[in-house]
Amino acid sequence: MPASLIDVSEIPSLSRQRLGDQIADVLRKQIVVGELAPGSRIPERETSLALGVSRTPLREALLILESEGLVTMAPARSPIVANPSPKEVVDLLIVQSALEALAGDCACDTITEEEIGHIEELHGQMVAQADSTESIDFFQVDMAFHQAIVAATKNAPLIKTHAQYNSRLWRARYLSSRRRVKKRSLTLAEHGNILEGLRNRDRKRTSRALEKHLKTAIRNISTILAEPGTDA
Amino acid sequence: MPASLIDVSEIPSLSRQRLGDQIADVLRKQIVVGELAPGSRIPERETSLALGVSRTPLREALLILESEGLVTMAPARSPIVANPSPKEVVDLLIVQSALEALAGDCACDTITEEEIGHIEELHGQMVAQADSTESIDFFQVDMAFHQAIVAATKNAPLIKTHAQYNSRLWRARYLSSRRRVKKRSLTLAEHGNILEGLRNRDRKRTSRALEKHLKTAIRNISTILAEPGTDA
DNA sequence: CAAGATTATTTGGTATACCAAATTATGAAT
DNA sequence: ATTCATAATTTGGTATACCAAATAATCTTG
Repeated sequence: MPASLIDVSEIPSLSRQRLGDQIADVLRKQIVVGELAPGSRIPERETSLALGVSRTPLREALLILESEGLVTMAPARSPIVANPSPKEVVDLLIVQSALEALAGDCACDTITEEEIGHIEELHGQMVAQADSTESIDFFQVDMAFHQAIVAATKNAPLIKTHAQYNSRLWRARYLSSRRRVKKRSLTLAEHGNILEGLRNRDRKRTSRALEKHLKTAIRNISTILAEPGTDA
Repeated sequence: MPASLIDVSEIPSLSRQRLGDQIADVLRKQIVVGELAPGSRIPERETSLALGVSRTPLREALLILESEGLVTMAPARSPIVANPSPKEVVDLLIVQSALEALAGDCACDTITEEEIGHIEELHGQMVAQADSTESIDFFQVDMAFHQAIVAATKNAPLIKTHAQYNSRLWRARYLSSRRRVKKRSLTLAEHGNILEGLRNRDRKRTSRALEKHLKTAIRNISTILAEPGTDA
C-alpha cells in the first residue's frame, strides 16, 4: 500500500497542482541530492507503483525533468538520471556564471534593503558555520546565497533558468564543496566582495565579483572532474 | 481523415522520435510565427483530432511547450498560447542579451574558419536583401545570424537555452523588425561590427558588440510595446 | 560445450476510458 | 425581463489497456 505523495489537507479548492508537477518535485529533489544516482534507471511502472500513482503523471514528471536536463529518455529504454560529462558540467557552469553576473548587475537596481538584509543574514550563517563539520549545511546556505541574489532581480525568466542550471549543477558543486572545506575562507571573502557590491549598488563590482567567484568554481570543479571518478 | 504528421520514409530503424516531440515542433512553429496567436486556446481533444493523434502525445507536446514558456496550462482550462507582458519580454531580452554576449566571447575561442565563412555568407544575404520588401526574409536571416554565432560555441546547454529564449522572443522581435525596415543599415552596421570581432577572435569586442546590438533591440521593442497593442 | 536462433518477457509509446471540476445552457422565480 | 439556481456538457487530469520494440532467457544445433 504505497502512501500517496502529499497530504491533501491544503486548501481544497485553490492551488491544486497537477500530480505530474508534484512527482517532478519529488524526483528532482532525489536526483539533485544524489539519492537517485546519475545513470540509474527510473522504470516507469515500478516507479509509478512506488509513488502510488499511474504511469501517466509519472511520465509527465519525467518529461518535465527531461526538459530540465535532469533525465535522459532514450527511445525504448528506461529513463535514466542524467550523467553529465565533465565538458557538459563546465559548459553549464560557464552559462551559470554569465547568468549570475547578469543577476548581480540587475539586482543592484532592483534589490530592496530587506533583501540585502536577508542576504547578509545568509552570509552571517556561512561565517558562523565555516568550521562546521556538516558540509551539507554550509553548502546549502551557499546555494541560497546565490539564489537570493538572482531572486532580487525580479526577472522571472532569469530566476527560472538559473534555478534549472542550479539543479543540473547541484551535485557537481556539492562534491566540489566537500573537498574545499579547508578553503571556505576564500569562498567567504568572495561572498563578502559580492555583498559589498550590492550594498553600494555598484553594478560593475557586483557582476565582476560574481563572475570571478564562478570562475573559481569552474577551476575547482574542472580539476575534480579530471580525476578518475570516485563518487560519494 | 486527418493526415498523419510526418512521412515516415526516413530511416525506418534509426532516429525514431516520440510523437510528442514532433507535435511540439509543429505547434512551436505555429506559435512562433503567430499562426497560433498569443492567448488563443489549444483544446486537447480538438487539436489532437486535427493532428490525427490521441490526446496522450499531444499532451506531452503541450508539457514540453509549457516548460519552454510558449504555452500556459491553467488547472482546469484549455491550454493557451503564452501572451507575455511587456515587462516579461524585456526580461527575456535582458537574459538573451547576456547569453549572446557570452556566446560571442566563447565563440572567439571555438569558432572554425568554415563557421566564420557561413556567418559572413548570412551577413552577405542580409546586405543583399536590405531593400527587399519581404521583411520576413531579412528577419529570418537575422535570426540565423545570431543562432550561428551561438552554435559556434559548441556549448550545448547554451545553444538550447538560447534557442528557447529565441522562440519566446521571436514574435516580438519580428514585429519590431517590421517597423524598422528603414533602419536596416544600422542593424547591418552592428552585425558588421560583430563579424569583425569574430574574425579577429577578439572576445571583448565581439561580446560588447553583441551586447550593444541587443541593447538596441531592447530599446526598440520597449517603445513598440509601450504603444497600445495593434497586432499583425 | 559454445554459438546462434527463437521464444518469452519486460518496457516504453500510444490510444482509450473514466472522473471531477468548470463552463455553458436552461428554466424557474421575482 | 432580469437574476439566480440547477442541470447538461465540455474539458482537463488520471488511470488503464494495448502494441511494438528491445532485452533476456531458452532451446537447438554445430
